Amino acid sequence: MRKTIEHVAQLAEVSKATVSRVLNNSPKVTEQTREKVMKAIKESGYYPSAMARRLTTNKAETIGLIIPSPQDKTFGNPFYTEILRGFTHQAKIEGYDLLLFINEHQFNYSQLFHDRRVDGLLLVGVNRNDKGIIQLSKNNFPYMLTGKIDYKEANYVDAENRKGAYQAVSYLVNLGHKRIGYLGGSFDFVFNQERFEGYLQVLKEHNLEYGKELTMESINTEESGYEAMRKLLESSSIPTAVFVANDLDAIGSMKAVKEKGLRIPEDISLIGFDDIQLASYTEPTLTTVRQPIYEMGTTAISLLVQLIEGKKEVPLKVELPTQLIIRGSSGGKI
Amino acid sequence: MRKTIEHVAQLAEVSKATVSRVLNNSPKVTEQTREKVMKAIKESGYYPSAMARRLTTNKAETIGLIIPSPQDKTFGNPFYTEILRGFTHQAKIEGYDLLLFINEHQFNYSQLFHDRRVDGLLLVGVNRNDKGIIQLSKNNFPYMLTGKIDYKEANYVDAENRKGAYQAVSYLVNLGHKRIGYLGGSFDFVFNQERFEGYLQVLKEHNLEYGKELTMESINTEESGYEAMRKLLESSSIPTAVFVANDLDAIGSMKAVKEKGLRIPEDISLIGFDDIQLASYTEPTLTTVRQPIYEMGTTAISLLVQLIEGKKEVPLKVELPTQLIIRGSSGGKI
DNA sequence: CTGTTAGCGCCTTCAA
DNA sequence: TTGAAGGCGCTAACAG
Repeated sequence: MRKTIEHVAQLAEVSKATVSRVLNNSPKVTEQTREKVMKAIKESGYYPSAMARRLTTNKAETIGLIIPSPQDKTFGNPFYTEILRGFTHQAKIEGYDLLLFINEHQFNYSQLFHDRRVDGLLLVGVNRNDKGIIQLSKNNFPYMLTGKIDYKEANYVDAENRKGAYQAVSYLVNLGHKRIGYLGGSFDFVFNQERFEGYLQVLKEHNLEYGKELTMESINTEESGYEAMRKLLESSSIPTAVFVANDLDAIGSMKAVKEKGLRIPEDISLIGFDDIQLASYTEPTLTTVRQPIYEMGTTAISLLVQLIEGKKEVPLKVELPTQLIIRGSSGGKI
Repeated sequence: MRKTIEHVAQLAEVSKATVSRVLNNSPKVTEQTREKVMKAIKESGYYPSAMARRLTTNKAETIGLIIPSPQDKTFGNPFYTEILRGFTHQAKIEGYDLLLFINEHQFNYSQLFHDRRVDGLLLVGVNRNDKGIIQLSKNNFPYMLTGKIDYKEANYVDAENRKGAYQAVSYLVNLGHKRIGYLGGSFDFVFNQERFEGYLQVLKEHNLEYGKELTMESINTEESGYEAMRKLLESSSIPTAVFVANDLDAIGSMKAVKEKGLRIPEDISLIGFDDIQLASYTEPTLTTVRQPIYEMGTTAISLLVQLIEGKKEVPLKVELPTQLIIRGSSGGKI
């Protein structure tokens, strides 16, 4: 038979209420009785039942994690594994479980709240025009996105994408580059658009050339980065530097550049975005804009918990600073 | 205020017990009262409280999913995203939630059972000499592994790795190949060893040469496959076919072969293992041994649930058949 | 076939 | 500071 709070109470010769107080670190317990109870807990091998606690407190102590269907390549991306580490780490600290859901087609987020299985939702890789989020907001369900979407009232944690891109491209300009290309992901995600806008802003401020010939789309995989860069290099006058808006594409790009017989950074400078682990191991190492991915994960959880516990008000929008990491793939234009 | 079963009972003019019976599809309810109750449920917008149900039935309706720390590259592997799809799909069908845990260093699996947060554990990518599993078995906690380990009493779902490798290499032999190389992952995982053994068995049965010069280790990434194949091709007499024990390494290998100026399959035949999506998109397409990854996922959940509900006895060992998928990377030795 | 009753194990007033 | 009692929302006997 399973031990209950009753057994501990008897063993310690106190009431159930007192045991409960000890369990929940209530201040109004004598140090003496606390020790007595703790001893009884140890001896009996008692663990409080999560379900009973959850029923009485009307809290699920649980966050639903919604990830995009892995059919999209997205989930294999190092970004997701890293932010996941942040999620699990912080969730444990905050005392919340993480429930895993795959965001299949036509998935109705709200239903998860109805039977109180989750206190809040953490949504990863949501499409920018997802309508489900609006319902969450309207119903006042606590939720948090990792990444901005079009809906203005949405809660999210993101990186300062525009600023990061601006900084990276400014750095290239300061190195003397005049013809700077852009290679990045689909505008289906806001962060891609913002990075592009940051890039564009620098070029405009410096009256540098921009346009279709300098721009190429890819999908955040080494393969696609390779292909996109190949196309970019077919141009009659190729750029002397390219800002690649994510590291996987950048790493794929490197291969294409080398294959073409061009040197990095002597002939072409390359800057990525993300600072995934791999970026330190390429040849040459990749200059990139670091997003604090792990911190975005912990921050998202921590803010969501505050939302759940009523300590913050919606809308909750947070952008974490990026940092330019200068490595070997970028250099001056002679 | 939140609706309870009481409200529905009053609305439908029946007792709580009857509502409960309808909710749980009990056969002993008149079709008439069932409809009456269903109507009341609809009207009231009632959803039963998961926590209350779980407390009464003493079931968490929850499976703990333990994944290796993503610091290992493993989690970025398509294998994991695919098996995850199987997990979530089947868990939903069986009515279980999936709780996500990262297998950090020194993680004590058993503790998750103590407070009854999970009914069982699903462990992915467990090291072959993990001692924690023995504790689970000894304590009679329901659990399931994806992949065999050294502990003989362990429950697991795996693919027929040895047989799959045997079949692949036999096929190469039948094509006329006499010098067949092996490239694969660390024996830290049993499946790698089994695949190697399947390979070796064929060579021995046909009195073909084998040994260090024909064997190379890698770590299941394109990068490492590329590097490993480069080394293999430095040999004075290179193989005419190589069995690469996983697709990512195989795809990396292809690049190395092409770079060396050799043709696939004219100069070297290549066979992979896994049949990840990418295998259909390489140039040439990759002949490979398909593991039923998705089915391994659904099977693991379904067996675990049967273990939880006492419908199966331990030890529970299941190996799912593989299938040789012949594509463009393999051909006859002239 | 339906209703009544008694918990599941915990937390939380309210008294003492 | 501690204890007694009630209730969270549901299911599971047991009657009827």
